[in-house]
Amino acid sequence: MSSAAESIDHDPRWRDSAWRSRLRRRLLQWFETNSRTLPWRQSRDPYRVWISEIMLQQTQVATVIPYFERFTESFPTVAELAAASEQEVLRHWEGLGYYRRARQMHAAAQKIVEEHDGEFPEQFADVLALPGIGRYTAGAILSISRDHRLPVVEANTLRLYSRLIGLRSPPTIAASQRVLWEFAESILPQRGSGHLNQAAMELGSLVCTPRSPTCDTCPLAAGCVAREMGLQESIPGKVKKIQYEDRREVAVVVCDQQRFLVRQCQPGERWAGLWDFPRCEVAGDADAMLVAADHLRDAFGQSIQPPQPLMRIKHGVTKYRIMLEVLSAKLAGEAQPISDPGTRWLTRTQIGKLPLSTTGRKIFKKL
DNA sequence: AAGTCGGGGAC
DNA sequence: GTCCCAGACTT
Repeated sequence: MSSAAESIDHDPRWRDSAWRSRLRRRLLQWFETNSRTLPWRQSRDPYRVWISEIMLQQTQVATVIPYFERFTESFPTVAELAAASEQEVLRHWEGLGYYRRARQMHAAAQKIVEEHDGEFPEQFADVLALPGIGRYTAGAILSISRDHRLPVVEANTLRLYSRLIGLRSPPTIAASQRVLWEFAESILPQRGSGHLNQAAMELGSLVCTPRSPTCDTCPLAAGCVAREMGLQESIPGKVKKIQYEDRREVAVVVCDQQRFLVRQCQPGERWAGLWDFPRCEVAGDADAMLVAADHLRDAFGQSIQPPQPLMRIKHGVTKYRIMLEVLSAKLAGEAQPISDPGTRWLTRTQIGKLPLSTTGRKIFKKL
């Protein structure tokens, strides 16, 4: 078809419809006996499929399961999600990461109530127009819940399909993407696309794994180009290695009587919408205690007594490897009025109910 | 096309 | 330790 597709380094045998029919039949047959029982497969309610797809973005199945159960229990319908507060939604998302997903899903629920009468939209363009939903997620939701004939390319199918067609070009470049989406669409049946999409993802997840794929047990091994060429370990090409950056931060638990100073992370900041203890970066080998005291005076106008070490937490946020020094300190004198919006003096009970960053929650548990 | 956004599972 | 995960969105 397109000359761009021709210039990409892959085997064109998949353009033969008999080849694709064979693949389809073997894949579906394998799925019959190998599909996992997952909570979001209990029903085809588009709302529940939607929640599962958002939670599963860049997040493993085992991690999502308990979150999905709690979330759907608390917010059984679009209307109930839309009516909830963002804080309530974030509280259910706490620990899952990529919190923008939760904020956007909440906003999308309100949009569905306003513009679609509370019914999850049926048109691809309308679904794609919801915040937090891109081409993959829109295709997944509509194919699974409404049996629309829409392809999906995500981590599992990208790997599976790249190997099947022997795609040696980097999968990230535009021409590779075009071939992958075209292939994904070409193997869909007239009916049951959602089933086939899930089967492909399941095979990619359980058999066609990133390292040491178990080709011996793969129903598609016979027609797999990568397998034929012995390239199953090197296709798809490696993603660019992340350059981690070491970083020191300090957090302070400031106590005044029975209350603690906490702050809601603002839009544009890391963990926007979540609450955390006052925290800042510690440059170079500076003294964390001095940095902490300065930060509290400059940012919040509070004077503290000499801080004591409480705990150390090592954690990562995207490219940063953070060594967090957690200190505790009593207030020196009276609590001062706080100009910084989003910062409050709250009791232990009040803090416990807030959506906290994961490190914030770990600190809270030590109080 | 590259950077940002989290946290944990698996090896 | 490293790699990876049912991506979307911004720059």
